[in-house]
Amino acid sequence: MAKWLMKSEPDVYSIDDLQRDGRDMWDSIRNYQARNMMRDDMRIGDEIFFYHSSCKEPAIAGIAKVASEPYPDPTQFDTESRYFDPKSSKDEPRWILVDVEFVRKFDKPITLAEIKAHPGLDDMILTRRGNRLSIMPVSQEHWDLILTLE
DNA sequence: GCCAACGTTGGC
DNA sequence: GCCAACGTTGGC
Repeated sequence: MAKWLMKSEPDVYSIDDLQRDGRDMWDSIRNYQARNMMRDDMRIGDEIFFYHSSCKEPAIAGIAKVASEPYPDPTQFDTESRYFDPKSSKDEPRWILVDVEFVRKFDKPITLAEIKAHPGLDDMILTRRGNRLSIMPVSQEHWDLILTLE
């Protein structure tokens, strides 16, 4: 089963929010690469590192899992939403998402600094210079290594 | 708040 | 199809 990493700004939606809600739509993704992964590559049950970005201490905060088949992101049709996309239609929706489900929160987040400091993890997409993908695959090797840092 | 890196848009 | 301009991401 594939492993993933998904970024979220904790001010907007944190691991605690996901724990409270149990599950949530991973909406508002407006990047084609990220969309393609949700649409084409994710399978129900795939595990996800829930990463907190754009905050004081960027870190992997816990684990979630893919909880639905891909389906159209409703925010693209909502004229009130800042994610409304006038070029999308219900017949040919442009933006696709999956639901994610809470699995667990780490007692201590695994920080970006720790990940960067680990020699076995310096080829992760996450630490690659200039990387801005909000959803990315994680190899099984990297997944296992990161869990040893917990 | 700064800025590097990258994606997207649109004129030509 | 090129490329400049612009917008966004996200660490610092």
